[in-house]
Amino acid sequence: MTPQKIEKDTEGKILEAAKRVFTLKGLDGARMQEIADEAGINKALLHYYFRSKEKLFMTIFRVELNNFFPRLIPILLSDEWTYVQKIRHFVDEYIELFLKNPFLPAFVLREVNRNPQVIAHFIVESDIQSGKLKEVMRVLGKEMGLSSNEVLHLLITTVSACIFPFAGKPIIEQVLFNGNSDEYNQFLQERKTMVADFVICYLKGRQISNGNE
Amino acid sequence: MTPQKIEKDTEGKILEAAKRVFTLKGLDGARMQEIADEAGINKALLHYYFRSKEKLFMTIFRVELNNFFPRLIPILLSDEWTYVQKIRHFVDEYIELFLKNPFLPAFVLREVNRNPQVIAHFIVESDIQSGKLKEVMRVLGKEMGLSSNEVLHLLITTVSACIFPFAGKPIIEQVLFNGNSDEYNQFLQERKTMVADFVICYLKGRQISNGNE
DNA sequence: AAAATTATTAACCATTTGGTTAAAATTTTA
DNA sequence: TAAAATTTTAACCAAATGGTTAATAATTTT
Repeated sequence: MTPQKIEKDTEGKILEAAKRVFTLKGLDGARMQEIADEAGINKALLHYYFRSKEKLFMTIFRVELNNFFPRLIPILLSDEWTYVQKIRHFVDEYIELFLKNPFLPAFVLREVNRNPQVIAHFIVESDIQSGKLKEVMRVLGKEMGLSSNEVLHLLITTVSACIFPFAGKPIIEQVLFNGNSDEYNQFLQERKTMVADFVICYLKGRQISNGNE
Repeated sequence: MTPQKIEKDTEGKILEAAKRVFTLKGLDGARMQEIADEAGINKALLHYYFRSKEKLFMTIFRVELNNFFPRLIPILLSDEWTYVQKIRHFVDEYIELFLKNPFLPAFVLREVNRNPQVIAHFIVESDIQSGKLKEVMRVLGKEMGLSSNEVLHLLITTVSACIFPFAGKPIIEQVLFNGNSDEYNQFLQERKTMVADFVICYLKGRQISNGNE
């Protein structure tokens, strides 16, 4: 019962509005007044709760950066799955994340390039440990019969193949699909299996033909 | 003889300075005063030559967007090369371009997402014809034994694998190499052969094992 | 219910910023 | 070389913007 409309508290409304505006327009493009309007409150409240634009932005950015690095490492380290299953799970989860947060890639790339220093700070405070990554390279390398360095490149290629279709949406939609957003979305849907297939077929191709072209 | 220092004309100095500032900071982050300082001229001259910030920006953006879509289609359509050679050439040229213009990917992605409408306009005025792209899919599909749709995904994956390491430099450098930029540059150098190998091995893997995992 | 604390607002402020103007310097033309 | 044109500059302007303040409203505490 009592299905009353739940009034979000002011801080929550601000965070929600700030996320929308910042992810869409970036720190430089966002206006405090716009965030206030979007939240339906007075502009002074933004400063009352978050002191400054910079501080409010950092609050949002910290959360979004953590979303951008989801818990994918456990998947790659699991000993319950074959590497083929790991790849499928990894790509599945990552693309699903971006389907739910389509602006996340462009936002993170924009802000990380605007202020490259900031990422070092967030990396150490977050649970993104590049220590575990070394372990991932080792384990996967063993399973796939690749060197650590080859796994590194393969990982970047896989991540690239997941992220770029979202970060480059306006280009892809316009250049490849003449602005037809249905076709673009269709393309994204296919992406999960396509990317996983790529990686898996690559590994199969390597096992058989070694180096000769 | 006469190795006198060539004084660029004002318009050239402005364009050069505007390119540096805009590509690094974006339209929203750039300041007209900073561009003037960078060019070593009075701010009013920017308006004398280019009317407004927006107009100056568009002049730069038009050029950079064309750089971003280099003449790669002829490579893919050539009938002088096998598809393996085409892939190597394509990846080589594209990564070489970004090694020479490291900020190009981040800049284009940032601005294209800030104002997605603008790309439609530039696409039609430029020589980026998505008509030729259909032809590319068909030709490559035939050569590689793939459907047009599979070629599309393969193309995006290849382009992604070339672009993302540059667009995501701060992330990759920090997360994967603990901020060591020498290691990051080393990684970029290896990238040309790695990406091409990836695509080529994928195709070999497909030819042999069809579907079964 | 009075006092104290917290939340919210309208009005205001200082600075930044894109853009203008009118005069001066330079170059071109006649 | 004088006039006409183009180029360059310093000073200025209006709007936008992040931020503050002081008063008011709402809530919590005593």
